[in-house]
Amino acid sequence: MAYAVKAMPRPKSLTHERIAAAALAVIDRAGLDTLSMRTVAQELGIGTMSLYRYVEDREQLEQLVVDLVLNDLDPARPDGSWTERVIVLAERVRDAVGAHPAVVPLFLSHRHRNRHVMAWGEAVLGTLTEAGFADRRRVVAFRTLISYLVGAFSAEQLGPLSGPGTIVLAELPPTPFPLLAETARTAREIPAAEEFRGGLAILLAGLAATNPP
Amino acid sequence: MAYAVKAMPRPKSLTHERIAAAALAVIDRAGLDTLSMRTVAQELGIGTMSLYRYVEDREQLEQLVVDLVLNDLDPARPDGSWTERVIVLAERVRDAVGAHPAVVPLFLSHRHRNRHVMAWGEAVLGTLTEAGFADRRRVVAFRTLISYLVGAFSAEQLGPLSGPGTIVLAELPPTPFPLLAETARTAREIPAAEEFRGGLAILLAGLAATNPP
DNA sequence: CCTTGTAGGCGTACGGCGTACTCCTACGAG
DNA sequence: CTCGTAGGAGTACGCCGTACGCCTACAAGG
Repeated sequence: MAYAVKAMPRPKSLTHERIAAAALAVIDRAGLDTLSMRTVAQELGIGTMSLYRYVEDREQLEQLVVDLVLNDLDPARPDGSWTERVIVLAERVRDAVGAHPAVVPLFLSHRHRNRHVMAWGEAVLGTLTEAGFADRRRVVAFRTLISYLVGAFSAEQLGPLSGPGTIVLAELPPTPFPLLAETARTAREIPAAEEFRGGLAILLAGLAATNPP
Repeated sequence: MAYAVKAMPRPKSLTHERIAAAALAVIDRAGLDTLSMRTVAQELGIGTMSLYRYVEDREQLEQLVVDLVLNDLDPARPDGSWTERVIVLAERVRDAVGAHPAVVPLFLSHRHRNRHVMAWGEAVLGTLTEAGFADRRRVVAFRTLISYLVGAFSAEQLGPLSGPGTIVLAELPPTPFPLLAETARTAREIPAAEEFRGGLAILLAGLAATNPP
């Protein structure tokens, strides 16, 4: 204890949280592709290599950003029917991630080994269990939900119907793909949140339909 | 015509297809993160900058790879009930992409403006239309399917239950997340193809349940 | 108060990347 | 045979992540 103090000639001047906040500031200001060890160090007013006193590598820096964003994930247990609870849980993730859209790619690759996400997953599995899902059927139900969420997030980020790709598809001529063209046009009128809820409703209807009594 | 020939002092020695094949060879041999203009040029036996005679930039090179992989997407119209047809169409994409798992990230970001994917989407939309889906409900149904597919592909690629992340999760202790631990263990026994079909079945059950008569 | 060991901070440098620019040259057309 | 064109290649620039080594501010022990 006294030894630990003795072995600290100069106290640390930065915390992981402060570093993550700086990285998030860079991302929110100039986009994910401007994130680099150099830009974050500059944001903190320190030399590039000084960052490595606090962070193993870029990988860990990204993890810190994801952790920070997911701090806003509401951990309270929702109530209502099991389907209502799954909906609430799903929308909480969407809300947390949606607050910083540019970090979606980081979220997708770093979401594992984040304790908030794990607690969230445990809550989802608990809800499914109470609904009567078990064993393989529960695994498939859970993983299907995750797949939908992951796909919905990346679609909102860089999908063909929202984001830069939308413009291309929404203006394509009726031939040779009339349904695709019409779909792209109609899709522009649907708010992302509504579409997300719609897909979730379909999925939950499917889960309910395949749920044994 | 004669002018076009006149204006070609040296004939092109490479085709887009040959370039894409070289890039795919690099990816399949050493992984996606070894793909670079330099490695592809080396694979072709030409100088790095010579590649730019055939390709606008790295972006287009990646597009060519995706195009090549998706050439194996079966274009035939499937038959059976509408749910059976959607299943066949979904598994065709999975088969085409699954033949080169390392290109999944490229597929996710370059799938738009690929004509095979567009034709595939038109076929899916046609099937949904015949099943009675129209307007906004058809858009949501379509997009939900896409989201599930995209999510399933990336999950299979770098998900927590398959790939390197699996090991971490599958060996986590029962506390404090017992359901998560059990799910990870069970998930390892389920073949990816079976899980994919299971999720698809859930989704289609949901679509059928929400489909108006 | 002064010495001393430790750890924070930083500058340099290396090997990678994508690609702009410029030069050389092989070749088909006349 | 000449000539214009376009293919091919080398060099170089500004990025990136990060290994390495130096300098120095500081808290503890005397």
